[in-house]
Amino acid sequence: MVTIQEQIVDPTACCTLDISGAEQERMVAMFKALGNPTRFEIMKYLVTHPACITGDIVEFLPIAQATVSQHLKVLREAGWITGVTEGPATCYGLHKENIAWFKDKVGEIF
Amino acid sequence: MVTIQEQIVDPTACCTLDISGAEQERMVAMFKALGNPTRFEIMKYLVTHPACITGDIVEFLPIAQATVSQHLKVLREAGWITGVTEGPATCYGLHKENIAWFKDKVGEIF
DNA sequence: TATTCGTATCGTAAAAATATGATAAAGGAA
DNA sequence: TTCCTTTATCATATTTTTACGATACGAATA
Repeated sequence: MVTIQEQIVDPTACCTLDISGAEQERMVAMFKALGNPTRFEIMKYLVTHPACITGDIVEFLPIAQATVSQHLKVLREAGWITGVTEGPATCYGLHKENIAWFKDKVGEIF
Repeated sequence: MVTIQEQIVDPTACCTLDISGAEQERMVAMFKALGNPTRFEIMKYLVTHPACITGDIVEFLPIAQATVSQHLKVLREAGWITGVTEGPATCYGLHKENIAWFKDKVGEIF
């Protein structure tokens, strides 16, 4: 019996991209956020500097504080990083669960 | 002996993001290209419709032909797809080698 | 309370992305 | 050759992104 759920899949295809709806939107948003050189650098910085504050990243990058803050917001909203208020500062770190989800999904659909 | 190549790596870190230079640029470009809902849909379409032409994708998507052509150009320049002239048309397909590279790299660095 | 520190947000300007209709160019058919 | 088909590119408008200085706000300090 053929149901609406079935799909004809090319056995020679190099990937399935079997994702849709909210998961696809989440995926696209994560792709978009990391598709920027500065934000990729911020992610790399967080690997070697876990639990750092905004000022550390501002020192590291050659751009204005306001711009760094904006990039951090984009990364946080896409789920790549976490930001926790610690007194007057904000402590940033990699969002392990979401990163693991992304890695797993890429492994699944590509 | 400590050399310039050595890096202090946090063993609890969830990823290494150990990539740089041209490979990092290539990675960011691929992220950027797929960080768009329409282009992601085009990629999904190509999975189920290997070796299709521009007109097929134009029929499938609710956007103008010129816009589809631009999106195809972005995907091609980022390395996600191939485009081969076949008579008056252009035959598009997934770029298997580059997709495999992307998948492998994501598995390595995340 | 007044001040300083750290950072997010506001207002704005410039650059890039997205979208469209019109056009051009190239291949095949009449 | 002339016409039709197909698609890329052009010119352009709109939206979004990126960047900055200025400002506001909360937390800690004097």
